[in-house]
Amino acid sequence: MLKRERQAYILHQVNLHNKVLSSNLSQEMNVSEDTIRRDLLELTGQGKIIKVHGGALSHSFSNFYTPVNDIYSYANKKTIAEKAASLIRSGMFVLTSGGTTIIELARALPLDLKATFISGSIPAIVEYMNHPNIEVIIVGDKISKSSKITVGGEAIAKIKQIKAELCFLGINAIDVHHGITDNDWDVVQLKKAMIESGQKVVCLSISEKLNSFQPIKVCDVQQIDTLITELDPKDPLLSPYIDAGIQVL
Amino acid sequence: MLKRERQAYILHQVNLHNKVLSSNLSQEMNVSEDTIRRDLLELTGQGKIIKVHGGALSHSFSNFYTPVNDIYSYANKKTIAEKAASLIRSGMFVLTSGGTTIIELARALPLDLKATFISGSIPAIVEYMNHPNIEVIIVGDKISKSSKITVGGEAIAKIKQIKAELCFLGINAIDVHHGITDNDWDVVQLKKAMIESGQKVVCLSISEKLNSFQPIKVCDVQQIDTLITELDPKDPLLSPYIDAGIQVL
DNA sequence: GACGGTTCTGCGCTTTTATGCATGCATTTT
DNA sequence: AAAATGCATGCATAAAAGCGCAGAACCGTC
Repeated sequence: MLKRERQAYILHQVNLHNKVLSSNLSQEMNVSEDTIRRDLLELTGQGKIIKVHGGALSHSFSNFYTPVNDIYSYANKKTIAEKAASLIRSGMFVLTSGGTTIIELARALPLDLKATFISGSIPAIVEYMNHPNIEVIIVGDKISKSSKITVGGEAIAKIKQIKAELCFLGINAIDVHHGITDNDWDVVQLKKAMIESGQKVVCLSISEKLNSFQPIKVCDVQQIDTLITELDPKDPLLSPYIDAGIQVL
Repeated sequence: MLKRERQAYILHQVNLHNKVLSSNLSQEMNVSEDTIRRDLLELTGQGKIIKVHGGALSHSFSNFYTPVNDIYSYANKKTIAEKAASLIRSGMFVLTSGGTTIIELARALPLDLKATFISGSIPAIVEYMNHPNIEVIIVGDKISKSSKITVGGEAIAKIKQIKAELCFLGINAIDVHHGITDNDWDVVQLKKAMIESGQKVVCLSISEKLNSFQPIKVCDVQQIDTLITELDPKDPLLSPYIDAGIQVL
């Protein structure tokens, strides 16, 4: 049995039953538990499953269980959110992706800001709803539980109909050579559509995601207009991006 | 049973019943009470529950700030939710409206239920998302902040494309003569569409809303199939509805 | 086909984790 | 005062994870 074959089978089982046991899989496929563990590790690295002691769980299952809020990166995201919020002018149409940074942005919006926000991210929508002056439009379709965002053809088609003035993208990995990359195929499709629909594309990323990459490509760095991190724009880490023609805040 | 799995189950139980007993859980899952106590300790550390002598409580319940002003009607909604949940079979497509009763329904769904839920209600969607086996489809459009539900032509058009097996409607007022009535124009339009799209229409209502009416009409009582209240179906308050040909649970 | 390099897999080892049990303590009930 | 209940602690054990390594399989090149 080939490695890919095995991993596909594991993924199938996880999605079907929401949980798998290493011991079980090892027996079924007649390989050592070590191999299974390595497979699970790889799949976890790709964000497809959640590995736990003794096996793995589907993403949706362990969703019950929100990861501990990392105070350190929280403060950074707050900084990013404030920089991003300053770009929004009254009356604008703003398209936003999902991700925790975007949620922080939603919380950082000034109370008197009147604008229209379009998104498929449920947590972001919940935040926008709590804002007194913001109009909220949600993009409908099936919801991906792992990313808590609407994905699929309907959602993409809907986004393509829009021409927003600003598009905020929370990103998972960025690198001057590889561009923006991610690990969820559906989410990548959505982000691609969003980039097309935004007159100005702004990427939000904490600095630890700089110069890293993931399996699936979203776009080249040339396609983004602005990059916001928690760092000072003069930070040497950011100079390659400035050289690539990106405005850095 | 994996540790995470157990903890997910505990969380679900806590959210459902607002309290759990260690002894109880230990029996249900066939592990020692020690293990349960350690689980509760961990979950408390994550702020998911509140551990007390002998078990744990849901965070929301013991939270003074959330107005549990009427525990009475809360318990009633719970009863309704459980009756409603029993109607759902595996594999069904279920369309639901908004409203607090519907949210209770979402929380009362058995963990092993596999079904597809379609809704425009953000709070309901958030609940569905936390369920491991449910597929969630959100109807997109502009969000009405007062009702936290998507309203507008897009949403209505989308719902009309669907033919769901079950349609659950949280209602504001019902009366044998006036039918179902409501007070929000947009929401009424949506509910009308939902009734059209449901093969079987089930109304959820606490008894105090029986025999009352509001300015805008949704539909006649003839258009609904089932009415669920917290009362016993034999209650005299319900007999007019039974006489009108409605199944009462 | 022979070859060096890479990837994949299984084995033996140690370390970590998860669980249950025994003990002692504090609080409540009888 | 005695009994019962729940909790914290330490300890024992089994299962799982991590690590390094060696053989096997695979790959492109010559």
